[in-house]
Amino acid sequence: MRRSSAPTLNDVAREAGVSAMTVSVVVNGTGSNTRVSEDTRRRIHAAATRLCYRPNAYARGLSRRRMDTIGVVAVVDGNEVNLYFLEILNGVLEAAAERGQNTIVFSVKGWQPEHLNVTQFCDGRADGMIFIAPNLTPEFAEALQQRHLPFVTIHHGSELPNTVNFDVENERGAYTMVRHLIDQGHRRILYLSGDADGYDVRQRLAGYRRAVEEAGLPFDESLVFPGSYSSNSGRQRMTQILAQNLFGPFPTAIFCGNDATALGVMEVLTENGIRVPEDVSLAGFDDTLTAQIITPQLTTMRQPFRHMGRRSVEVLISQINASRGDSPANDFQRLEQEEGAPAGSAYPVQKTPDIDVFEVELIIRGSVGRPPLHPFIPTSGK
Amino acid sequence: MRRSSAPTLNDVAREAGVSAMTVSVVVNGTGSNTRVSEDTRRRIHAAATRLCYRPNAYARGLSRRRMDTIGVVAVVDGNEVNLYFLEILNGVLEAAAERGQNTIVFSVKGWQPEHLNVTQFCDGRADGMIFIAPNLTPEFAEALQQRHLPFVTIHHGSELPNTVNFDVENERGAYTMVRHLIDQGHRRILYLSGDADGYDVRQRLAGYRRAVEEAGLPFDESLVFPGSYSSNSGRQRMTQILAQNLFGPFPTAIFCGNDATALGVMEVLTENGIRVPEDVSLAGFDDTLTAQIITPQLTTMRQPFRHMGRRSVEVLISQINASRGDSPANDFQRLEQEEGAPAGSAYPVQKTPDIDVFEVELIIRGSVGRPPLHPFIPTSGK
DNA sequence: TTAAGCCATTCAATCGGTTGATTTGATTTA
DNA sequence: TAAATCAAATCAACCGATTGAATGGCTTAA
Repeated sequence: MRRSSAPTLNDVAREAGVSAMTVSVVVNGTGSNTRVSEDTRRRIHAAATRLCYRPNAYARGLSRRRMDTIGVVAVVDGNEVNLYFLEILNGVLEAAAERGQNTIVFSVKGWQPEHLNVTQFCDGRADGMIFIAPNLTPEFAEALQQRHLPFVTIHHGSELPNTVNFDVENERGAYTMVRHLIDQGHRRILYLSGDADGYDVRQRLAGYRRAVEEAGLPFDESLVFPGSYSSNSGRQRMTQILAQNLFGPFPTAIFCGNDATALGVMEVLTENGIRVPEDVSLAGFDDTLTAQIITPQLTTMRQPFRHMGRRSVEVLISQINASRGDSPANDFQRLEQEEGAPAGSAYPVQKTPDIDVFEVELIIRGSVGRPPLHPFIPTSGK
Repeated sequence: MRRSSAPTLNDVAREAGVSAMTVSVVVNGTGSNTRVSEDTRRRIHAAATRLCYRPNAYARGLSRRRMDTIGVVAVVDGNEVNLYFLEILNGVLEAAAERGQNTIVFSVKGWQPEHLNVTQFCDGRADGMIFIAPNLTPEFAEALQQRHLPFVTIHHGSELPNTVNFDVENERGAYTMVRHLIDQGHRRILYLSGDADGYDVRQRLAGYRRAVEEAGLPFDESLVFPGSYSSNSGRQRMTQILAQNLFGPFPTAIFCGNDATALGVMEVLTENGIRVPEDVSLAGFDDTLTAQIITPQLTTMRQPFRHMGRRSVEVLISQINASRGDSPANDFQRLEQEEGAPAGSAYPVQKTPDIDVFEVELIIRGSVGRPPLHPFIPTSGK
C-alpha cells in the first residue's frame, strides 16, 4: 500500500526517471559543480516541484547527524508568565530562522534541579541548547558536556565551568540606577531584591551598596528586602512593609530588582493612595514591555533581551560548528531565505565569544521624581 | 571511529550482551507481557542506565512514522510582541507536555499569505500543526489537507472548509461590553476596531452595533475607527482623534477591540491629562496580563487563552490519532510523567470537537465608570 | 518417540535520506 | 588500438531506531 502522505525521495526519483541518490545530490547541491547534467537537474527539479516534494527533516538529520535545530528551554511554571522569556525567545527565533535553523521549545516544569533530567535534552532532537535563566548545577553542565551537547546559558545564576553565559552588567546596572535616584535627591532607598542566592541578585545588591556608600550614605540592611523576582512577590512584600511599618521614616524611593516586582509594588502603592512619583519614586530593572505601558511609565534599566537571544544563537551555532568540522546550509534552506545575509560566507567559528556581558541602559521615565518635601507617612496597619 | 556522542541502541545491546531488537522491545515495553525474561530485562535496564541511554527521537520517529510532536506557528513580526500568543503558547506547552508530546515552534515572518509556504510545515517535523491567529487562505488549508497534515487554528479570521477553529464569542463579547457601558449610563461610545476584513473584527463590530441599537441609540458610523489590533494603532488613532476633534461631543466611553489598543489609548489619554475613568471610560477585550497591571486596571472581556491552547492540543492530538488508527505512549514517556493523569486511559478519539467557541467573561475593573456630568471637551489641536 | 506449543531471542526489512566508492560509457591521449 | 581521463549516474552501506516473521531450545501432550 502506498503511503498516503508526503512524497519521498523515491517518488521524485521515479517521477524523474533517475535514482534516488541523484535526486539527493541535486536537492542538496552537493558537489554541485559538474556531477549532474543540466538536463537531469532540470527534470528532477521539475518533478520535485510537481510533487511538492520536501525532504523529511528527520531522515535527513539522521543520516547527516545534524538536525539544524536548536533547543530552547522554556519554564512552564505556575501561572506567572515570564515576560522577558518571550522577548528573549523572539530574538532566538529570529536569529535561528535567519540561519536556517529551527527552534524547538522544550518545556520544563519549574527550574528545580530535580526536574532537570539531563537526558531529556539528549535525544538528538536539537544540535545544541539554550538555557534561559536556569538553575543548573555544575554536575548538570558536566553531564551535558560529557554527552557532547553544546549549550549556552542566559542569565545563569552562577559560574559554570567551560560554559558560555550571557548576562548583563548587573552590578553596574544597579549602581547606575541607585546613583540616578541619589542624584535626584533621594537618601532613603528601599531595595526589593531577588532570591538571596542568585548570582545576579548578589551583583545587583552589590551595585546598590556601592552607589549608596559612594554617596557617603550608610548602607542600611533593613532597607533591603529579599524575595523572588515576581509581581506577586512585589505585591506581598510591599503590602507587608506598609502594614508593619518596618523601619523609621518612609523611604522616598523604591528600587526593585526587576520590573515584575515593580509592577506588583506599583499596584499596592496605588491601592493605598500613595502616588508615584509624587509620594515615592519607583524604579525597576529589565525594561520589559510592560514598563512603558503602566502609568506612570517605569524608570528602569534596559536589558537587550532580544539582542541577547540573537547573540546566544550565534554563539551556540558556532559552538555546534566547532564541535564538528563542517559547513552548513543546503539548497532548501538557501532557497527559503534569499533575503538577509549574502549567505556566501560561512559562519564564524570561534570557541569563546568575546562578548558575553551586555550593557544595560538607564531608561528614564515618569516613575522617578524628586523626593517629596515631607516624606509619606503610612497610616500604620497596627 | 566510534561516534563520540550519544549511546545508541546497539551500544546498549552490546553492553547487555543481547541484540538491539531485544533492547528496543524492552525500552518500548512492546508486548511487555512475556516476551522478554525478567533477567534479560533487568540486564538491559541496567546497561541503559549505565550508559545514560536515550533513544534517538528522530530515528524512532522515522520508523514509527510518528514524531509525537506538535508544531505551533509563531509570528515573528516587527517589534511588537503579541502577548496573547505567549499565553496561548503556555497552554499548548503545558497540555502537550502532559501528553508526552513535544512542541516545536515554527517562526514565520508576518502572516502574509506569501510568507506561508505550505511545504515548510510538511517536512515531517510535526505530526500536526496549530496555527494561531493566522491569515490562511482556503487554498493553504486545502494544501495541508492534501498532504494529510492535521491542523487546527485558533482565532482564525474566516471560515475554512473542514477545519476546526477555536475562537471566542466575539459578537456576544462585544455586545456584553457595550451593554455594560450603556448600563453605566454611557450614550456616546467610541469604538476602536481592528482590521476591517477580519472575521472577529466584523463579529465584534456586530456586537457593538446590536448593543447600541438594542438600547434604542442610533448606530453612528463616525464613532467606529478601524485600525490594527496593536497598541501603536491605538496610540495613533487616539492622537488623531484628539487632534482633529472628528465628531460632535466627545464620547464618554471608548471601547477598544483588544487590550493592546486600549493600552495605547490609555497612554495618549494620560499624556493629554484626560483622566480614566473620570473624564472618559475605557474598555478593552482580551484580558491579557497587562490589563490588570495598568492604572487604572482595565475593564475588559476575558478570553480563556491558556484554556484555548490546551484544548487545541487535545483536539489536534485526537485528530492526529484519528488519522491513523493507533495508540501512543511508550516506556520513556510514561516514566517521565508519572504525575498528572492516571495515564491508563487512551486519548479520546473524536473527529469533530463539540466545543470550539469559548465563552468570554466580563471582567469589571476600574477603567470604566459612570459618564461625567459634563463630557470632556478636548482643546482642539487645530 | 514425535509432533505440537511455548518462550525468549534474533533476523531482516523498513523508515527517508546521505555519501564515498564504483560502474558505465564516451572522449581524449599516448 | 590500448590506456588513461572524465562526466554522469548508480551501488550499497549507513544513520538509529521499529516490527512482523523466523529461529532454536525446551516442555508438554499424544
